[in-house]
Amino acid sequence: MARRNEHTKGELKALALDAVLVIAERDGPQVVSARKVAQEIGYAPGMLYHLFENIDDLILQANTRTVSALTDDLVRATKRQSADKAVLTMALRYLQLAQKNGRRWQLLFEHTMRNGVAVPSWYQAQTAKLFGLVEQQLVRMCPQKKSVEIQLAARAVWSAVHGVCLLSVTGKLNVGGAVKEARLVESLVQNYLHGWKSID
Amino acid sequence: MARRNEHTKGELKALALDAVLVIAERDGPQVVSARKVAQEIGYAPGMLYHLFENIDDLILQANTRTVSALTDDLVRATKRQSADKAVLTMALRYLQLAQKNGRRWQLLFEHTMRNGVAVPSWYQAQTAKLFGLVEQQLVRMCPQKKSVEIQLAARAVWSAVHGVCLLSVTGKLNVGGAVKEARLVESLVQNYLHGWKSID
DNA sequence: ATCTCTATTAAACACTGTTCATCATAATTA
DNA sequence: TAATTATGATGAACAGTGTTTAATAGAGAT
Repeated sequence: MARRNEHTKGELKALALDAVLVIAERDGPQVVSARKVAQEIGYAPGMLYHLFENIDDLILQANTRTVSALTDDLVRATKRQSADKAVLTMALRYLQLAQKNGRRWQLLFEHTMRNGVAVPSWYQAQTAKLFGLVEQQLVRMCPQKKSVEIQLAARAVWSAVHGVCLLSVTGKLNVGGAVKEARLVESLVQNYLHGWKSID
Repeated sequence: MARRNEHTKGELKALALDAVLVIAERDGPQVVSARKVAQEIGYAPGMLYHLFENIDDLILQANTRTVSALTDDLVRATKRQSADKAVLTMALRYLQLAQKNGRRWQLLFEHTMRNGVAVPSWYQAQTAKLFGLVEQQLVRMCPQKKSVEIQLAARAVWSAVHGVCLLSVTGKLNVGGAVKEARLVESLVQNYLHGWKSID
């Protein structure tokens, strides 16, 4: 069989990306493989390599959807909030989403480049957008601060929140019993911002 | 060939763990595999399964060495330092080590359980030690704070630092150009602690 | 010298990611 | 309508993974 022409290249790509997320959520992130994705959409594995560079490219593009959905959600959720409140809302919502549909985020957090290749720049740009959202709020919060300080603080606070989310999703944080992750994030954001604002 | 009896079980385990770290540093973390490790120490792959449960167990035990070395280093480096200084020193040193011999830490940061199994408790205990070190300093810093608050703050600050180290080692932080990771960690620790101390 | 026991192996199984010659069939041309 | 071209899709193959297990080489005991 060949030359079915049932779908355009774009449709096929969308189908494959859907399949990645479906498999990750249904069977776990470890189950995602070229053969499994191909099977899920009713094609041969080789076909995927006409659409994607390799399996990393495929998974990275699927993860972009997850991050993109997050970005949209954060923008929506922080409309008409004060800057302080907005940063905390974003952080908590990041954690909440990560914990809610955990497997989809496991795919994001636990994925590593198969051949040690560097993460492509278009993917980094996506996460840069997240930093950007935080920067926006920090500018509103402290308009007098220099741009470089805003950038630094945004990266600091978001890396920190990311650290908590990551350890939470990968189950490496349950070491002392009754410490809720949400309280960690709250403490982190509030105390950091409190300190940051009072300096300089 | 069989029954060489050149090494005891303990010696063999040590050899294998050494080999994991050597391969990770020499050829990159992705190259670490059962066959490669076996070849490195001159044995058949199957032999490893008499010493370790599976490849995750092997790598986890190797990573324990890395973490253990870190713990010792942090204890040594913070002798006779004030509490404030000690926390910052630990954080910066964590980052420094992670960046210095990056591949060894890549093995730590980028490893994920092959079958989605939970991280074993003896491994979590190791990272709990790190939290413990921070807790010690926080107690010295604010003896009046409740134990649960100390625990929470220690987890928060260490998760945050971990987040920066992770994003740095995996190359996901170079999004805005001239922001040095060390300054991120500094800002994070100092501002968080400043805020934390001033509250309650 | 024989026997026992076991540390070690080689081979096999079921998976990966990836490439590529081949072919069926849609689209184009005659 | 018939022949031709172009290409979407395949299936088989290659090299690698983790893991299991029956077979065995050889050290130590008899």
